[in-house]
Amino acid sequence: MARTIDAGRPDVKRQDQSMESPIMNLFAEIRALVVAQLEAMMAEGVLPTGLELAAVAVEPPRDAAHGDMATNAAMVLAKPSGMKPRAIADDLAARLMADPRIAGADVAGPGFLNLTLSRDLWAGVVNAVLNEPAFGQSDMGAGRRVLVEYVSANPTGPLHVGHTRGAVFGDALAALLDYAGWNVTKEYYVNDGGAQVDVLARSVYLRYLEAHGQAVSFEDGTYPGDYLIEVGQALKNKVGDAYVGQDERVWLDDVRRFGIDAMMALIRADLAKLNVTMDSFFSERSLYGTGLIEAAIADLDAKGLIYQGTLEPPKGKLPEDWEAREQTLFRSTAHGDDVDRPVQKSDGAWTYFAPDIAYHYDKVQRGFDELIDVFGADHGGYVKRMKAAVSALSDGRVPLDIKLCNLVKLYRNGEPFKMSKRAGTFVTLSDVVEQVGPDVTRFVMLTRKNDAPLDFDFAKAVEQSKDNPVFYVQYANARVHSVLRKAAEAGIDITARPVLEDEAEFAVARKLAEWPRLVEIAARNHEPHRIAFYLYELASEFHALWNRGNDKPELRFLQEGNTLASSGKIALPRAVSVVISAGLGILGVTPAEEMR
RNA sequence: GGCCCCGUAGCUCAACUGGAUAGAGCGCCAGUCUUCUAAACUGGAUGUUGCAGGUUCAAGUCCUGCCGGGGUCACCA
Repeated sequence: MARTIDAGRPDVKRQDQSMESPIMNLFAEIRALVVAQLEAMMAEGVLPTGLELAAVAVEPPRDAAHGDMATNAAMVLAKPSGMKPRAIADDLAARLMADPRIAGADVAGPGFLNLTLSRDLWAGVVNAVLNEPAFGQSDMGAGRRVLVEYVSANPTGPLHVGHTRGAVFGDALAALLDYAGWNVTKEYYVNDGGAQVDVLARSVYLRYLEAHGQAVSFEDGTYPGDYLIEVGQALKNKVGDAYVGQDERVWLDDVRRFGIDAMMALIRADLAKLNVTMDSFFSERSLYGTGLIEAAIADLDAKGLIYQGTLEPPKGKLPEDWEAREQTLFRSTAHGDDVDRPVQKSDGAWTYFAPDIAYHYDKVQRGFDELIDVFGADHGGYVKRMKAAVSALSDGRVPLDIKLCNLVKLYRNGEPFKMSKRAGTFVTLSDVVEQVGPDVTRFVMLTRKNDAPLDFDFAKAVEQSKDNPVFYVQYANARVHSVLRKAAEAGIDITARPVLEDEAEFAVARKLAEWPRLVEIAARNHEPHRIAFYLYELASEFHALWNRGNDKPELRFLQEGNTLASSGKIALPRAVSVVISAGLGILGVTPAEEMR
């Protein structure tokens, strides 16, 4: 995947601004300064040599009154150095003060070192946002190859709301990792090999008979959904009456293929509505008869992890029809699972777990450095066994992170949204996207942590007020563009170096400076929701600044009759727009330039 | 019964590989529009972070045990 995040960055020439290098990640740079000073202290014998500095952090303080940044250096080094935190902090503070970027360094609390930065730096941050296309991006991923598998819904019908959350989450996570320097592949695993696609085939066959005028009923768990009517009709158009009255053995393979193709076309169309794109689709069926499952199991066998055995009955309530069976088992307990898992049934057929192992074996074989699976929360029980499988197959080299997306509860004006499963009708991805649009759907789905349940209210999602985070963020961006349009009319140079004076302006600039750091935190934790929360906070700072123009006209971005002052003021809102656009780009949301 | 997730203000939720006095929004009260869009902003009250221990200089965060909610649990995928 290419770096397709369009930050909406205006095409401007690089400002000629002395020899200073652009401020790409202020927190990383100040941390580097702190570390350098600590190393100097070690070299001079003030601190013992060989101290581990990994735990030294430079963070935004919880309370802005504490300064611009805080470091825990003195506290984490106190014990290993055998020194008092304040002694370290005092010495470190004096050294940091020698750097022109540091305007203040105060020891506080148990040994925190609060740093106040030179005011000039903030304009440099704004400048970097505007002129450095890579601002916010990170090389944290170092080009490592990561496979993000998501959606992976059974090809038996349209995607529903639950899938929608997984689709949005996976897509945003993939974009986030891409932005943070990983080499990302997005993949959909097509479960076209199990019994449920046979059920699909029989359901399609019923609709086919129906298209031939026969009365049919959907029993034995066949799918009654309307979406198969046209598939049955299409099958009729293709094969005429060739399968009418024929035994299943005659038509099953062909109808199954036909049904799966139709369902995957449906699913791809659903994903397209959400602007979700996959790099590849991996067929479960392609694992059968090709030796891939056998190869994966053989790999485990070679590691002594496959054996014939009988599982204990589950603890607690004993299923009534439980009976001991000897099966082929994977010794997943050797890699952290609670019990060993069957890979072959007693009749020798593969269990569903075997192709899953083979699929992940294939992922490892393809050379990915990291794997991420996005599942629904109802798959929580498979986490340990899949991790065990990947650990075994890769000899612990390839980490697998499994992100579980919790339920989506639908509401309309606070009232739960009923759906009837019995009638085969359920709220689909299409239903949601057609009502609120892809941008709103995506943003709302990302305003919760993946493992927390999500309430989705159709009415609130499209409400145009500050109560709606989607709108709130979009509106901030629209306000900036309103200013830019007016600036263009007034012939104002919008490429001048930023001039910051007011506290509210510095507050916005500080928030902008956090962006690269936030990207890394979100990427490291595989938590794209952090982007959404950050954008809300940035928009909030921006709206606050905007409204300060009410009380203090000199803070308005456009200064009546003073194009020079306007030029200096306008850089900050432009930078806000750049970061909002970049952030929304990661979430897959189009930044609106005006609200209607 | 086993395993996994969750439990934070009246409500919905944040909280950075463990950091300072746990933060937002909603709701409630009081203010701000001859304006670059008031679709916004400003100020005010709210906590035994489910309970009890433990580790640590420092715990909402890590460990143990309980309580409550959800998910899941032997040839189904």
